Amino acid sequence: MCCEAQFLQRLRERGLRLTPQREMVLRALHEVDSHATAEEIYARVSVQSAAVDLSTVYRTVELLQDLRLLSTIELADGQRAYELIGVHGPHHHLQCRRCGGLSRIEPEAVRPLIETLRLRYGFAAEPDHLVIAGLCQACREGEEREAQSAA
Amino acid sequence: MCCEAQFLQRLRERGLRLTPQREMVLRALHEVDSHATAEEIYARVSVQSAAVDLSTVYRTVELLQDLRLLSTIELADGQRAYELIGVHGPHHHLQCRRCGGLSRIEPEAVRPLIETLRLRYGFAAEPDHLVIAGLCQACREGEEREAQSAA
DNA sequence: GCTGCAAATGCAACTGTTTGCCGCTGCGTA
DNA sequence: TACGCAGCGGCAAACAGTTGCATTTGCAGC
Repeated sequence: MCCEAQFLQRLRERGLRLTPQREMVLRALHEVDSHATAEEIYARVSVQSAAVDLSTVYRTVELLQDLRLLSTIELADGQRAYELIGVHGPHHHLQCRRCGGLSRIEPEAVRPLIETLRLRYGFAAEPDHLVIAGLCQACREGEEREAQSAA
Repeated sequence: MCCEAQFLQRLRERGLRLTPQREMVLRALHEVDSHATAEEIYARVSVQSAAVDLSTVYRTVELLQDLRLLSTIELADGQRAYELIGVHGPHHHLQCRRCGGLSRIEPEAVRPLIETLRLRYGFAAEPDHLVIAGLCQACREGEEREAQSAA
C-alpha cells in the first residue's frame, strides 16, 4: 500500500489524524480495481467494522480529494465515483455519452491545452482529473450505421 | 429571444411539445445574465405562475441539455448552475479553486485537444462545456506572496 | 501511563435533485 | 365531434450527499 504512508504524511503536515475509519476507507479504495461509489466503499468498510457511518466515508473521500490523493468522476447516471490517483498515476478520462463507458488517457494529451491556458489566460490549470464527454469509437460507428440505415 | 424558435424546432423534431412551463423556464434562463441555479430559475418562474413545480424546472433543464441548448456548471460550493449555450455561444470555463471565480474561454483554445483525442484515441469529443480547475492569475500571485512571506 | 485539547465520528436532521404515479392536455384519426 | 394515445406536470416519496451537534478519540506534552 504505497499511498498509506503518503496519506499519513500529508495528514501530519496539516495536523490531522489517521483513524481506523480513514485507514479502512483507504484500504477499500485500494481493493477495488478502478473507481468506487460511496456506497461501494461503505459496503466494503462495513464488512470490517459495522460501526462506520456513511457520512464518515463521504468526509474521508472529501479529505482525500483535498490532499490530492483521490479524484472524483461523475458517472453517466449522475452518481459520483472515486478513484485513488496513486494507483494508476495521474490521468484523465474520456466518457462516452452513448454507452457511458470510461477510458483513461495519458496526462500528456492535455498538456498542450494547459500550456495554452497559461499563456493566453494566465491561468494555472491543475486539472487533477478532467472528464471529457463525447462519443467513443464503437458508438460513433454505431451512430453512423444508424444514420445510413435511416436514410 | 433567439433560442425559443430553435427550442421549438428541436422539440418538434422529437415529437415533443412547447408548454407554458417550458417557455417560462427558457425565459427565466434568458433573464439572468449568466448562469442560474435551479432555485433561481424556480423563483423567477414562480413570479409568473405559482403553479409550476420545482421538479418541472429540473426536468426542463435536463431536456434543454439533451437538446444541446444548455450546459451545466458545477460551482465551487457544489451547487449546479445552468446556462443557455445560445446566449454567449459555445464556450468553456476556467474555475479557480481558490476564489471560485469562473471565467469564459473561447472554444478555439480546446480545439487542438479535441483533434489529439480524435487522432490518438478515436474519440469524438463533444465537450459542450468543459470546466477546468486551477488557479486564476490573481490567486496565483496571492499564493506566491503568501509563500514568500511564510518563508 | 496520564491529561488536555482539537480533530474526528456517529447520529439524525436536512438540502438538493430525481423518480413514480396518476390525472390532464393536445393532437392525429375516424 | 368523439376517441385514443403519448407527452406532460404536479405531487409526494425516494435518493445521494451534507451538516450540526454531542460524544469520543488520537496524539503531543508531561
